[in-house]
Amino acid sequence: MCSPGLAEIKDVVAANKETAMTEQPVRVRFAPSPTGYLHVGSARTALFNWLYARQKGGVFLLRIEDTDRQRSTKESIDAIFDGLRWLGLDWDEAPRYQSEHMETHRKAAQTMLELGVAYRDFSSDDEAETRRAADRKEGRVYRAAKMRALSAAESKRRAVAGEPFVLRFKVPAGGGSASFVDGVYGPLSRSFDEIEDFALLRSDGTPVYMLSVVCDDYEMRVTLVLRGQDHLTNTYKQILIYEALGWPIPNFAHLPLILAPDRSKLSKRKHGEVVSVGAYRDRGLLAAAFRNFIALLGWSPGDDREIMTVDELIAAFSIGGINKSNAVFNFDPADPKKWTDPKAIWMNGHYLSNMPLDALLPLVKSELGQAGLWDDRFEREDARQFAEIVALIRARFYSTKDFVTLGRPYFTEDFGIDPEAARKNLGEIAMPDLLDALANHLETASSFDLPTAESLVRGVAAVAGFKAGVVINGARTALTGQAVGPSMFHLMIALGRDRCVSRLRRCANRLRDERARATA
RNA sequence: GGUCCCUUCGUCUAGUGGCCCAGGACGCCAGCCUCUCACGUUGGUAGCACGGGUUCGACUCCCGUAGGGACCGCCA
Repeated sequence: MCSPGLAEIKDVVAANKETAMTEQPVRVRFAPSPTGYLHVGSARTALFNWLYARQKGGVFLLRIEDTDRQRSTKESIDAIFDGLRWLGLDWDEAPRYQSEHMETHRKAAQTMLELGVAYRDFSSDDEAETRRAADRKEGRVYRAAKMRALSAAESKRRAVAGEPFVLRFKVPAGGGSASFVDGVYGPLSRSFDEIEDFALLRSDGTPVYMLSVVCDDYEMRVTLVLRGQDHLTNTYKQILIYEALGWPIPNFAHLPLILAPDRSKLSKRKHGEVVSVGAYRDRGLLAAAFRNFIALLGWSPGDDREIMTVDELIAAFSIGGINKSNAVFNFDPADPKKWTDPKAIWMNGHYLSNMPLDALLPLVKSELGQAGLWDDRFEREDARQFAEIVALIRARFYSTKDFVTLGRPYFTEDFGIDPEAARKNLGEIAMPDLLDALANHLETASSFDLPTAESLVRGVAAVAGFKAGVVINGARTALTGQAVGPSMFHLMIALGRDRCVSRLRRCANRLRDERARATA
């Protein structure tokens, strides 16, 4: 039960150094800490890791950094899983929960203490605070000189006596630097003098993030750490730990950040739902479109392609194609049409209009279901008509929510008439008669197809002495309650003869009623 | 404050010394199409942060300035 001797540890360290990192299969990880939602920046990090793994035939791992117990609720963790699943980012092994490995991390710290690369800092909070302030003022980095100088025996004696301490990494003194080659930023190095003696273990003995990441990445045999640029300066400290323990150092590549229009880091606190992946799902964005959009934030395939399938993204992805500068997420909270980046909205509309209809229908079904507009006939006897309607209206929609808002009249008889549309298109005094006439002709026509519909409408207009547009626009509003929409003749065919006739008559009667009431 | 990183149209970006008086996309504007609104299409608007070098030649290399960002926690 005794801890291994120093010589033994050194042997292990030396042996570890022999293990080359190169020829191994690619293993990358996404390591979010649960915050209650999946941040778009995190989503992008996950996506890039996933793309890399899939392209290299490697493994994409998930690690939940749940050592902050308060925030790590089940809901919080599920939000991450849900977001990833929605985006189609599947992981290859069971997720690793950081909190379950604290004991291992603590042992690594213990090893560093025994190797003499870590020391116990018995400074009180106040002392440390004062010291840190002074250091900063003089441009020095935190280094508890007195504590560093404590003899091993003295240090141990005080620890055994129960004096609280935080275990710190003993950053090498007397020159030298930590360096690595970043996949995105190139060769980077930092003088040891600029690296503070960071904490490894808290005074309650629990491991600090900096230690846990290294231990977990080591144990998960991660070959490339691809993460946000906010971790760039942490990398030096982590490398120090790898080296101290003699662990093989993975490759690193850091992603530029995603900023808000005010150039600050995107945060839910400051910027609201626009940072949360869940909001995109809830607002009717398509996962494929959103994925495509965030792939282009800070990365480009190197050519002019923008609309890319997942397979194309996988094939085209490269660390070299990642940009160095931060990307600005261009949205305007004051403008509902720009609740998120307009390009994302545009791209979603593009996907909506161009994706295979069969792939869209289930999504529309789901939307209609949630809105209480779904009718089982839509996938039975009326399936064909349903598909035609969706195909007809999707061209002018930007989100799947549009199917239940703007699209409502296409799926139910229970829809209102937009007052503005009525004012614009139904004001003509003869309108009730025109609509009735059209209804009558439609009802008795020997056939019902596109040319027939068009000639009937134009015929009614001509006979009554109106321009065709008057009847066309009036009928559109009568049929859908809206002033805008698809080609009126296509609309009639999609709706079907019976519904056209009844809606036209219903509208005509309503107009007469309104006028009667107005004059009474 | 210290250290480090970044800087091409409003935004996302291509560009790795001559192919660039800078290309694509979104947005915006206009024409076309047209029964409305979209879509589509055609065209337009708009950018190499600034100043010095290096070079026959600089968006591309170097140095400075300015601006932005990250980190500097017993948070992750």
